[in-house]
Formats: sequence, structure tokens, C-alpha cells
Amino acid sequence: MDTPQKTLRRILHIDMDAFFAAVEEKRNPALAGKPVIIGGAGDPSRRGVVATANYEARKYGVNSAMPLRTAYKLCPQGIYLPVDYEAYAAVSRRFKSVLLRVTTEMESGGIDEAYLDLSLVPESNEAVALKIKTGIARETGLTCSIGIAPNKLLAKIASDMHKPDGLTILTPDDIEGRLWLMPTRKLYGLGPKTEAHLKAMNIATIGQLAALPLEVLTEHFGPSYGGYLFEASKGRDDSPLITHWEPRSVSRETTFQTDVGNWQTIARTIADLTREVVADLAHQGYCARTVTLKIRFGDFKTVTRACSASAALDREEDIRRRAFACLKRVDLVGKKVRLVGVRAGNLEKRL
DNA sequence: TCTGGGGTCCTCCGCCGT
DNA sequence: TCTGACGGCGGAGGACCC
Repeated sequence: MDTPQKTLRRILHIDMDAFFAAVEEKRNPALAGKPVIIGGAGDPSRRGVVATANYEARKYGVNSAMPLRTAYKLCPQGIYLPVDYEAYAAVSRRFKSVLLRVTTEMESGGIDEAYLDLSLVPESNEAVALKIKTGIARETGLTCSIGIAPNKLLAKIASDMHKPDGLTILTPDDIEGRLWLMPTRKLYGLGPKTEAHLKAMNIATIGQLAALPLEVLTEHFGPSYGGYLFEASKGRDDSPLITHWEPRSVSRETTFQTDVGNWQTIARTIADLTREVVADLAHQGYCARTVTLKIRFGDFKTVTRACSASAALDREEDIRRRAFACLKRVDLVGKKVRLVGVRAGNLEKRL
């Protein structure tokens, strides 16, 4: 029997250019052309990391996830702003409404990116991309970069290839000539640890990774992740778009400005975080069966302690009592605490 | 010396029941 | 009754993403 030829999917990935910084520049045009760095409380003398730096600031070597204090050393003349999540979320809803006019087959990939399945959209790739870019420019005044490919993995790589304001189309014919020339780190899900592991194996490019037998990859990285690397290095990915999603956990955590040795301060902070978690659970309509406490010490060593209940909890008192039961199981003697966090997991819909 | 916050998923390990 | 294999499950830690 003939197996029918599986038609290629057509997946678009869109990434807003330097999103947080672009929103700030839009509402304060005086920032244009200046290095803008957004992160933490917007004060580079306090603890925090860079959430977004605009292209001007990147010229000084400032990048996402860099400590604000390091960014300040590289770019003392930069303009430092706090993260205004509500403002960015409002713009995010507007750009996503443009996407939903193209197709409702959309997966949100966070506040500044999304995937669309164009398989049933009649227009050409170029026509769809132009429609989206002009729509977003009209709606928000911002630019975006777009990648289009047969799957999510390649579409995301493509959107990153020409930034800002880019459009890149990858086909299966581009795997050898383009994908395989890239550093391994360009693969989604391959972070600094795996990159270093591969470097130690003399593997630097996706092409070199693709040449490794499956057995070698599973031996080094386990069957699940090894199998993923085997497929991804060849540009293969059949993961579907997730158009509907339920949260798995709700959490709050905070880093102290200076490390804390005082038990009362730690306890009060846990109580405050618990209150926020409970409010968030109520707002989202969930209750939780597991409470997890996270403690990070001054040396960055992190421990977690979890406590599960036989029935799902939604009362602040019940969740706080379990968070404190977890705290009792952490040895704090002679240690200073850098961060505390409270997480509610094993969520169930509230009736 | 520096390393946020909010998430997801995976692995490993120990416990428990069969 | 003892022992080992095995699967499920919860806890802990870690890698990764935006």
C-alpha cells in the first residue's frame, strides 16, 4: 500500500525586536538613539539582571541576563529603567491580536513571541509576513523578526537569523547549507551546560552534532534528551503548536538586597510570598496539593523542600503552615540567605 | 565579584507495595 | 517467610526558556 506523502507544515515564528526597550522608546521618544537597559528595579547599584537592552546598549557588550552592576561597568552612560510588566503585556496583547487575524492556530511563546501554523493559510509566506509586519507597525509602532519553516524548531532559528525587522524562510534544502554551519547553541533547548559538554567532545557546530550516532548521544545525554538532539540536529521536529495551556505551578520568589541571617526576616518574607501565591491561585481559579519552599544561600547553593497534602489547598493559612514546615527542614545555622521562594504545585481547578 | 523572577521538563533516588 | 525485581510516586536538584 502506498503511504501518502505527508505534506509539509508551514510554521511561522515571530519575535518582537528588543521588545521591552522598544515599548519604552515608543512611550518616551527622547530615549531614541540612546543606550537603554531594562531590568530589576532600574537601579544598577542594586541586585538585578538585564531583561532587555536595546541595540544601542548591545554595542557596549550589554546583554540579557547580565547582572545590572556588570552592565553599569560596561555602559555607565546608559539609561536604566525598571521592568514595567503590565505595560509590555498590554502591547503584547495588541500584537497578538494582529496575529489572530491571520489564523487562530497560534501558540504564545511568552510575552514577546509566538508561533502560527500557516498550513491552511492560502497566502504566500512573503504576503503573510508583510501583512503581519505592517499590521504590528500600525497597531504598536514596533518592528518584529519573522521566521517561516516546516516546523517550530527551524522557524525559531530562522526568526533569529536576521534581526531586527527580518524575514527568513528556511526549507528542508537549507539544512545542510545553513543549519549545519551554525553553532550548536542555536538549537532550542541546548544551553551553556550542554554546549560545554559538546565542546569537550569536539563538537561545535550543528552539522558535527548531526554526524553523531544516536547511541553516542543517548550514552552522553540519556534517551530522552539524546534522542531530541539527534532529531533536532537534522532539523526534524514534529512537536505540535500548543494553542491551549493550563498552569502547572504558581510561585513567587525574592532576592534580598543583602544576604539575611535573621530568621524573623526570612519567616516574614515567606509569609508575604505565600500571600501573593494564594492571591494568584485564587485569581487564576486553582488550588494546590504541593507547597515547595526554595532557599538560596549566599554561596548560591540552592535547596528546595516540598510538602504535599492529601487534598488540594487554597486557604492562605494551610499553605503558609506547610511552607513553614518545609522551612523547619532546612539547616539555616550559621548561613546567610540570598533568596527565598514559595511555589504551589500539583494544581487542581477550583470547583 | 557577580549571578532576577516565573515558569517547564527531565533525571535520579528512595520508599512502598506487589 | 525471605528476597529480588519492578513500577508508581513524591522529593530534590538541575538545565533550560523568556
